[in-house]
Amino acid sequence: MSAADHLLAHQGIRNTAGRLDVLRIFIDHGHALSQPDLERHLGDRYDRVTIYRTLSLFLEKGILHKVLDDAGAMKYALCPDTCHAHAIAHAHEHVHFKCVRCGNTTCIEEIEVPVVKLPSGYDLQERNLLLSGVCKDCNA
Amino acid sequence: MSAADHLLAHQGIRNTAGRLDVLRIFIDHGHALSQPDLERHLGDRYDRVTIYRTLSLFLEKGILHKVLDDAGAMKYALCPDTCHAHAIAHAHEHVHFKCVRCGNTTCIEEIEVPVVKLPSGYDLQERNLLLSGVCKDCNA
DNA sequence: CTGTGTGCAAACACTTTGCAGGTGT
DNA sequence: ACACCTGCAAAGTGTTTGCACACAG
Repeated sequence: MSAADHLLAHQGIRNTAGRLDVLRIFIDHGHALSQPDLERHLGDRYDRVTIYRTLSLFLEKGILHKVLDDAGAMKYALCPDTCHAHAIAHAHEHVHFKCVRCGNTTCIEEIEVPVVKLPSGYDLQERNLLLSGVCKDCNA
Repeated sequence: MSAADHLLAHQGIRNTAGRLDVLRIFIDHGHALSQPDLERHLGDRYDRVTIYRTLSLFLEKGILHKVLDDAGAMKYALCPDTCHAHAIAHAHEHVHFKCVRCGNTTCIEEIEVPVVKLPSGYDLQERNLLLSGVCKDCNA
């Protein structure tokens, strides 16, 4: 039983070919992907709608989290292991880096979102830091 | 000559009714707006496309900056005065706060985006901090 | 007058919903 | 067997492009 199968079983999610394929693509790629990205990788093996539904399910189950992007489509990324423990807030403490050259957005696990102090009256729930520039790979 | 007229003239932008109206809406509202938001405020006085083109122009001229949002449409907000000086990088050092109750996103000028240190190999260009929770107005 | 803005029509891209039939457990 | 997943069709929403006419400077 692969890591992907196990992850699904562990969340009480039915094991189907499409879900495994989507999950594997996220595992193989280290960066955030949109539904159109997945469709490109999967060819026409699955319907567009199925991929959307799979993404929603994974989001709900805490397997993926939303990644902000300044261009068109919503992106998603795998939650690192450290996230699974606190599934409710897990999406929110990542630092993301968007490369202006290759366009990929990756989670930077080496650094944490700095603590900020809001003016009084605000009630803080999530923090999301998006950095951009040129990534390690494109600089090499 | 109003503040809005002046702002346009100062950027060498032709003064048209549509541009003034869009600019005034941004001035009146203190929060980020999407094209559909503007269309709602303007009724059908202007074509959808004109609004899009106006937004692009203002973005290019440094009058507006993009605001990330985790739901569908791209939002834009006025750059505060402190931005105009360094037009190239101006979009990037804002802290934004999205209220989960009213849905509005505002620039928080009281605090700055914390300095972060990236792992080596990365070249940092922009920093974008998006906070969410309940805003001052909704807490009142 | 001339370069630029605007409206209209159309296309494109992303996402959601409803329903009938197929599949995992 | 039953609940749930999938594909298909269609529609909804956000955004872009091309072209002809109108307007600001």
